[in-house]
Order: sequence, then C-alpha cells, then structure tokens
Amino acid sequence: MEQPGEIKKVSMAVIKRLPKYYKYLGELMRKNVERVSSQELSKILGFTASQIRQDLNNFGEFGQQGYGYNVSQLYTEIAKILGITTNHKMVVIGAGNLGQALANYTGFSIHGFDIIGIFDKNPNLVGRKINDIPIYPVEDMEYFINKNNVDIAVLTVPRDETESIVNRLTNTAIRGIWNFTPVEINIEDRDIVVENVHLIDSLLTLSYRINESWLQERLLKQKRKDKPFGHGKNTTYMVK
Amino acid sequence: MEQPGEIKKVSMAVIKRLPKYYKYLGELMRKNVERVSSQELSKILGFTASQIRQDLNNFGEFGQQGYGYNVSQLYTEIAKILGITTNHKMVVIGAGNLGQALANYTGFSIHGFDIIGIFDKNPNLVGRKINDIPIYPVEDMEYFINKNNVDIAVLTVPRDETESIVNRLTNTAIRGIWNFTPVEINIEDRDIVVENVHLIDSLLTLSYRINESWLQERLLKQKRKDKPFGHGKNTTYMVK
DNA sequence: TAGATTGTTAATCGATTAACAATC
DNA sequence: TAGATTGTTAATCGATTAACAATC
Repeated sequence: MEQPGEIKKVSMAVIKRLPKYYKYLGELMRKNVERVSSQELSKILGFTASQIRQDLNNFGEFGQQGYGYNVSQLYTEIAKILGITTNHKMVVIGAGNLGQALANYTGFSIHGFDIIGIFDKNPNLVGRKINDIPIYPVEDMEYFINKNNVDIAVLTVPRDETESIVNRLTNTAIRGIWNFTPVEINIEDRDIVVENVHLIDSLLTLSYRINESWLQERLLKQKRKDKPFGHGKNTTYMVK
Repeated sequence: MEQPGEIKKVSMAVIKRLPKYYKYLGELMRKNVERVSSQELSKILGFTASQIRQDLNNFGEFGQQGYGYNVSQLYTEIAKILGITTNHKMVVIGAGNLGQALANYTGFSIHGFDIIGIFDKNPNLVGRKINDIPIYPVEDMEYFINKNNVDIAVLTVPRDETESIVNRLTNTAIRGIWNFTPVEINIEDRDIVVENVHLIDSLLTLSYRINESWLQERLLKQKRKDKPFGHGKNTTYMVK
C-alpha cells in the first residue's frame, strides 16, 4: 500500500520508451499535424494504444476524451519530463577516437546538450580544439566542472583509467555520467546517475541473434536425445 | 501448450544478460578461478542466484549439484551461445567521425569481430586507410560483402542516406546490421537482424534520470492539488 | 556419508493488454 | 446529440524469485 506523499516509481521500461515518443512527436510537429490519438501513435510506434495511454498517465493527463492528444502540447510535456527544456552542459573525458567523434557530432546540441570542454592527459592534445571545443589538461577537470556547472561527463577514457576518473568525478557537482568505457561503474548512494552504453554488449547481442536459428537447432537435437520416445518424465508429445 | 519440436523463445531480458555472464566469466578465467556457484556469481553480477540458474538452463545443463559451474567450461558454452567461437567479418558503412572511431577501436577483434573494409561515397576518402583498413567506394559495397562473406554491417551514415543503404544491404548476404544512425530500421521478414545503438535515446534517458527527483516533486504537488483533503475518490491517505 | 548446490516447479511480482465508464 | 477517445480498473501474460527434491 502506498503511503501519502509516496511516489510511484516509473519503471525503466517506460523511461526507455519516452525518447521514442519524443522523437516521433517531433516528426509530427514538423509535418504540422495538430492532434494525434493513442491509436494512431500505436500504428507507427508499434506499442499498443493501451500501453501508450498507460505510459503517459504516469506523468499526467495530457489528452482529451474524444479528441486525443495535442501534438505540440504533448511534445512539450515530454520534453519537460525528459528534462530537456533547459540546456545541459557536457564535458568529454578522453580525447581518443571515440571522444573526438562525439565532440564532432552535431546531433546533441539540437536537443540542448552542449559540449563545452574536452579533457585529456596527453600534452600533445591539450591546447588543440575539436569542433571548436578546447582540449584541457585532465588535472583541471574538477575545477572546470564545478566552475561551469557542467551536468554530464561523457566518459571515453581507456578501461584502466576509468576507476580513478570516476572517483574524481564523485567529488564534483556532476549530475550524470554517460559511460562509453567497458567498465561497470558503481557509485554507491550518491546523486550521480550513470548511463552505460557498453558497445561490446550490444555487438554480442547482435551476434547472439545472428546465431540464434543455428543455436535452436542444436538445442532441439540435444533435447530430443535427452528425452527419447517414451522415456523420461515427459512423453513424446511434451518435448520441451 | 508447446508442440513437439517447438522451441521456447529465449526472452530479450535473458539475451541482454548473456554478455555480462561472458564478461565476468572471462575475468574469473584470467584469475585462474576453477569453479563458481550461482551464489557467487550473484554477488558480483547483482542478479539473484535463482535467476542465473534459470537463465543458464535456457541453453543446457552446465552445472553440477554440490559443485557449481566449471568456469572455463561455462565460459566456452556461453561463447558458443553468443556465436563467437568463429570469427565475424564486419564492414563499416560511412567513414565519418564515428565510423573512423569504430574502425580504430581495437576492442572488437579480441572477441573475433574483424573489420575488413570501410565504405564511403566521398572520393577524397576512398583509397585511404583507417587503422590499416582500406576505404572503398560505396558502389562496391554489395559486391564486397558477398564476395568476402561479410556477416555484419556497421552503419554510421548520415540520417538521410540510411534508408537507401539499408535497401541495398537487403540484397546482400549480410546477416546483421549494427545501426548507429538515429533512424528506426524496419526490415520485413528477412534474415537480417538489426541491433540499434540509438545514442540520442541513451542520452535522453540519462537526462530523464538526472531530472527525475525534480520531476517527482512536481508530480506530487500536482496530485495533491488535484485530490485535496477528503475530496475525490481517494482519501487523504490514498494519494497515489 | 553430510554438505553443497544444481535444475526445476511453484509462487510472486510487475508489466502489458483488454475493457469500459467518463466525457469531450 | 452521437461518435470518438481518453483515463483507469481489471485481467492476462511474462519474468523474477522462492523453494526444494535430486544428486554430486
């Protein structure tokens, strides 16, 4: 039973769908579509209309019976929910290939995420600029973050340097870490949120699914062998 | 009721945990640990021991009562399940910042993923090499993929070029697309698996969670206003 | 043998889908 | 008003956790 004042935690499944709503409503806006029903959203997004209404009702009552949702109003509400009505300042830690690629990417600023500094330990890189963003010595990281109210640290350092950088970040006013390192980051009970990208996991998942049909053939054969006709607790017609 | 010969579909939740098992078992191997129980795995991985046993039993019976799991044997089994006992050939499509960063990354080949070619439409890039991998004209893409038995296409082209490239890929023998573009790829009933990275979604999710405590304050106030003392169907003690 | 730990069934929990009264 | 569509409760489905017999 929920207590007065207690807040229903929004599930990660819902949170992960929010960017999809946001993205598609943005498209509708650009097409000057004024209103949309959960039914219509359902067709494009592939979620059920019921789920869409449930999802949105976690955050408020944005629709109107018999009408549906006003596109631009809903778009704005979801932007608020995602926290992107104000700009976010980011720094990239690690000016390697990936760090440079992210610094060069222009797609973040459209949504109000501005990279204002890059940090690296390599003195040959310090002083240079990537996409007009200066590279600073990593020693200055904490000072820079606190002074400039940086919200998000984009972590693209090598595996071995991750732990020490994360420890240093916990002593700053940073709010979130966008982690591109393969390291599992654990920050105990502090106000810093970590979002892992884990590219290798993503690639392995792809590999699994490419491999899946072959795998299931193999599993099937194995089980047939384990539980042949009439033996075992399952009958022939129950090969699981 | 399952039919004979029918295969239980492994849920995405399980699949997404497989790389974690694989990664941690690799660590244990390097530490020369010989055996491990689901209990011990549970402590490190943060999944319950019960869940770990359930997950593994989707694919076979790899443990032994009273003993646990043999680390290197389980590692090998999971490698088989993930389909990484044989090498995978990859091509990068789009030699922009991200494409170049991925081509330069050395972490993929450790797991048997080899990038053997890069494709771009820019004639100034064609003929150059990134990390010893040649850049070819994108016209040659289909021929190259089929001739060299390429398994995976890493897609890092601009948004507008995605659709046409994907259409062309469906006419090749490619098995999987690792999609770094912001476009939602839909390939109807063909043998090609798509794994989306969608960095913007990941960043927006981070933003949501940074914003969450503020958001919940706001939601709470709103609900208090909507359903004041003694009014509405909920009592004061039922503020949801 | 006794202790440990699996594989697996059953119970629980949470998320999705269905249904429908409320109402624009 | 009649038709449409929401917000929300109830039903269903699926995933996680608990429990325990089997057995190393």
